[in-house]
Amino acid sequence: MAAMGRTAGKKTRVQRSEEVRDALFQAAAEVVGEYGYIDASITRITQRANLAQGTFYNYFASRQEIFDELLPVLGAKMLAHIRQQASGAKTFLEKEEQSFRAFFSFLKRMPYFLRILNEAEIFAPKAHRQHFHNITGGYMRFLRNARKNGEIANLGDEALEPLVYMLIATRGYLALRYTDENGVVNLPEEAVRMYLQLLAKGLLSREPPVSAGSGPLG
Amino acid sequence: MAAMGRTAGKKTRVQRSEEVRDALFQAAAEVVGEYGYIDASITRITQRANLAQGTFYNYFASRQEIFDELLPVLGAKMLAHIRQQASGAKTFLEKEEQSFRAFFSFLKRMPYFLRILNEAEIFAPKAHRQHFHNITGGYMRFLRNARKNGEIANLGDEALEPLVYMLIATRGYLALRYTDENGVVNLPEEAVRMYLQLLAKGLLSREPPVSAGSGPLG
DNA sequence: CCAAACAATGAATGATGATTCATGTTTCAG
DNA sequence: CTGAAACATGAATCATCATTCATTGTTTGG
Repeated sequence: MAAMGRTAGKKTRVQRSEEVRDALFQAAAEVVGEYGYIDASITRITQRANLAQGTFYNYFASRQEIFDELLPVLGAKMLAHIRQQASGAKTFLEKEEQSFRAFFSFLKRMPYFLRILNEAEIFAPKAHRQHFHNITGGYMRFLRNARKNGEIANLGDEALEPLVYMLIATRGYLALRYTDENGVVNLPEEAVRMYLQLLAKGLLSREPPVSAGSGPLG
Repeated sequence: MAAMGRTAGKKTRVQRSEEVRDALFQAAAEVVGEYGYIDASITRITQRANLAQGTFYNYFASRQEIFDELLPVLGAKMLAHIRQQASGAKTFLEKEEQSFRAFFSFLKRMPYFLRILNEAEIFAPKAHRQHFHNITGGYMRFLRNARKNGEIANLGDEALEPLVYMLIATRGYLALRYTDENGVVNLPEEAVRMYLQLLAKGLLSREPPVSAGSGPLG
């Protein structure tokens, strides 16, 4: 093992630092997902990360600080996942369906996300507002686009906004209702159909579409 | 003021007891509505009720106990209000609209209810599950009835369930979004219209209705 | 190889707030 | 009227963590 400096087995200090920080972040996400923010104590988080209590404060100024970081980081992953999954769809309804399904497939991957998201409204309100703003913004663009293309009824923005709220509320709530005690989502196909039917009959215009744009949240 | 025994000015012990208990309950509701369960300390609650800390424990075994009582009691009031308001409606859509509006008019009366309801999912989960069960149960009956009368599309129960979740989610979420920082709801008429349009186009059948039943939650 | 600099550790600190309790007061049955 | 039971009170207790800190170990640039 000749002169390896720092290229091989050993890790540089900053690499290790990043790893430790990530470990703390991941541990926090899991612990919050399992026990909720209230019972996500520093003790639990550091134990799960195999670190001492004090180490936490080498990476985060306070417990609240890591709480505030959870949703932004994981929310961005969620958006990326949804965009990716829905990228192939052409029509409004296809995009909507694929985004809808992607939300639930994301929850399968990250079972702890739903609780983090829901409780953030109370325990990380600023982060929650920001996340919500991102989501609704993307959705509004998507709907305006579909409207422009004549794919959906020609509603004013004042009507689009509550609609967006309804659709987002629906996702979150269905996820909650169809998640079992172990945190596993299992959305029945009937629920997807019902959702799409409501949209199709309630929103779709009969005019021929003009062109395709991006998906919701896209 | 001759021989009044206990009929006039003075109050009997049990009367006083009830009053004190009610004062604590009311104070707790207000404090939770204003500050949330987390910051609803015994100190705050008893101060608002003009009582000493210790008095609290003459009426409730623990802080959690009063938390667990909040939603059942207020939830029952909400249901009563909604039923009362929607009692005059005849058709499915009328009932739905009046119940929908009644939910929001209830929030105007009891601004603290929304926060109690929402946070209960975290801080009084059992009570929240029970409340939710009441609500969905009533709603399901309402929809089955409308289906039986041919007022809405002939959907199976497996489709009705997610639909109920969607409608309930919608109410809660819209309330949240259209409540200002002072806790005052202000639902734009556009939102009501959008909600009803989605139902009307998405659900209503074109068959003639057969007869009328009870409203949602009724 | 060496001395800063940096990081890990877990015991000690400190604040908070629910709950208990000893004491004084009020009610009421007999 | 009277003593026991019920109630009110708020100071004291107690448990629970987040956060700090003194110590020890590790990395790094020279």
